Amino acid sequence: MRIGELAARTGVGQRSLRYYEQQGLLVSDRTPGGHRDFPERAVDRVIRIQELYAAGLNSTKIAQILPCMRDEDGGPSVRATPALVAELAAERGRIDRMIGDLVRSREVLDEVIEAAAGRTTAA
Amino acid sequence: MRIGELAARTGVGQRSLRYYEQQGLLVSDRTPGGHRDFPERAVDRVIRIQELYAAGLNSTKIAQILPCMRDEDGGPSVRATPALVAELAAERGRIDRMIGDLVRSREVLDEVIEAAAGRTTAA
DNA sequence: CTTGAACCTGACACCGGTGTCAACTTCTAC
DNA sequence: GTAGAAGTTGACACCGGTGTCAGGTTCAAG
Repeated sequence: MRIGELAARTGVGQRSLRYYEQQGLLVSDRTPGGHRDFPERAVDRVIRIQELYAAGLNSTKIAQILPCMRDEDGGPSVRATPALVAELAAERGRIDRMIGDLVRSREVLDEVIEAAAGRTTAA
Repeated sequence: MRIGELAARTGVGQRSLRYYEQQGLLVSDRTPGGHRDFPERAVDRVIRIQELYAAGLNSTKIAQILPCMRDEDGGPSVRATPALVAELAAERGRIDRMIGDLVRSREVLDEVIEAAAGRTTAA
């Protein structure tokens, strides 16, 4: 599919998609004229990329991880090296801590919302 | 306490603490000579600020929220306006989605780690 | 006093994903 | 073949919290 469709279907800007490709996160064929032609599976992949970005990983690390994931095809095409595994374990810890932060922050918000709720109308 | 101590006790850089103050997130007395003198409770407050930052809120929103929280003193000093509550509810939704992303990303990492674990040593 | 540590303000830069403008090319459908 | 939509590359800028350097002042201890 063309970049416009991919952008529409994933909700990600074309600029970002080109950037992903440039970073090696995404691969595309090209038409004779040079237009990108993405495979169907790119849709899922873009969503994964976004999730990993949201989890605070940078494009370098994502590029290392992606080939080690099992595609919808089957098993992973590349095996993670021990060094990479160590880094991923560290990332995992970071993600855990981040989830903790988020949960606490959500509680804070709830508290503020709740405190306002009971009294906004009343005196 | 002085900024150096606050930095040491919270693990946050002095630069950031000054920035927080500048953004109205933190208040300090000043010595006759102009040095900052933070109250004891600043420690907890800085930690809260960091959590909210980690949750993706910017300093403007944090500045709005902080006075609506109950301090360790007692009740909140300011009540959230309905408009602010609406914004906070939106933030809350964003946080929920982010937690979802994080959990999925963590699963991805686990999957990669696991896939590598069983075979790193073996053929 | 004097001296060294600690603090002050201000400024510059970074990161890194994303928006956007520009100038040009390709595709599609008539 | 031709017009208009859609795509291409390249460059510039932003955000916003944080690191850091510079030049000067204050604090605390001797």
